[in-house]
Amino acid sequence: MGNTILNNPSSSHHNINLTQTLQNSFSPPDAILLRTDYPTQLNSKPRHLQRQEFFPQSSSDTTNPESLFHGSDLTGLFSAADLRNLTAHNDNFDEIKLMSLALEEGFNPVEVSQIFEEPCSNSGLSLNSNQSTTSYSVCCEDSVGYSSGVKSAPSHGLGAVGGHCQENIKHSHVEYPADGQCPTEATLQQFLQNHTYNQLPSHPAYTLEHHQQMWMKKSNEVKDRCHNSTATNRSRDECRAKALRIPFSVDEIVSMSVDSFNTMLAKNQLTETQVSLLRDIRRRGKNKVAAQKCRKRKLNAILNLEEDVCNLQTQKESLKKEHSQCSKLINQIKQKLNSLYHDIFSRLRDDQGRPVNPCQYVIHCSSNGSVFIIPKHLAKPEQKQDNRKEQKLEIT
DNA sequence: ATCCACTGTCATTAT
DNA sequence: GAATAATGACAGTGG
Repeated sequence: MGNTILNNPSSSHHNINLTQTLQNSFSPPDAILLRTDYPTQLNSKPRHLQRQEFFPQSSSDTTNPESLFHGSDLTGLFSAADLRNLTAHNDNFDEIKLMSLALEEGFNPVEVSQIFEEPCSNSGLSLNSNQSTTSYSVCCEDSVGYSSGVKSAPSHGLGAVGGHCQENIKHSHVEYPADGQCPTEATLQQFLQNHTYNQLPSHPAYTLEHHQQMWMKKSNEVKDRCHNSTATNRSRDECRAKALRIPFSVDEIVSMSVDSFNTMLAKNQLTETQVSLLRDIRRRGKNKVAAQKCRKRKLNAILNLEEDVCNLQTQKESLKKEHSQCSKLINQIKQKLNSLYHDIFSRLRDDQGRPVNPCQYVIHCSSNGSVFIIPKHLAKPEQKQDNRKEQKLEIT
């Protein structure tokens, strides 16, 4: 890799003061991004990630490159050659420290770090507090890093999801966070892989402040993209999986059977962090599907109920119509009966041949089919006794 | 600027 | 009692 400053004595820039060079090329936001962990929740709910500041407070730490990256196992990011080169130039770390101190005067690290404490920085790891010894260089989901004592990435296929680090080695110039790439990863890779610090804009107007502004602008853009919950939730988990070099796609993680999943966990010698992330991804994926099913069911239930309401309303209208028709029919029958009644009484005559008064008599139909004309005052008690079997015909 | 539908996520409950 | 599914509630997003 092109450690042009440290390794290439033939470089025309090898005499450039490292501090100055880095000051020009490696902006404070870049530096602060090397913090090893950030809150992971989208909604900024408290998580159990331990924070670690990148820049050690103790000056003694600065002489030790490993302690410089205290808490972060960056071996997954550094090539062996990088590490050798870095450790071979311990002296330069003093300069780096001085640089960092100098840079801290020019900007507000807290302000910059807050960018990554916002949802974009959500790594999606829901870690238990007892995992607090694990530190992460997971920044804005996509940046990489290994935890506690992981000196090398698992060799058995890990990196199937990630594996883009090597590609970025090709970058030989300072880049701001690019599309689809979270800023921390980009800047970390700049720091780790791009050592052409001297190839910076030499334009006088290119100041550190300008660099910072550009970076902030870009990082905010990336943050916005990362923040898009609906469009990028899937890719968010993919980013996380990438970051931890999990060799399975999100779809695979979610869709595989319980047995397959457990077998996969057992066989792949995954770190606690990876297992945790895998379980989280699977849980989220399953729950997402469950939520979709649930909503579909609820929607169907609502539609069915609406259909029921519609059907019942139709049935009600039908019954009302039927009731109306029956009422009309009853009225017609009553009218017919009434006219029949009057007709009968108009034809009836008593013993003296006089017409029978319908107000004093009623037509009584007994259960055996006999029809009598009886006085009203006699008919009523009898009818009360036997009103089920016999019908009284009375003029209304 | 506001509303609303949609979606993912978490916490809780049900199975 | 653990594992999983179902569901309510919430927040973010886009139309």
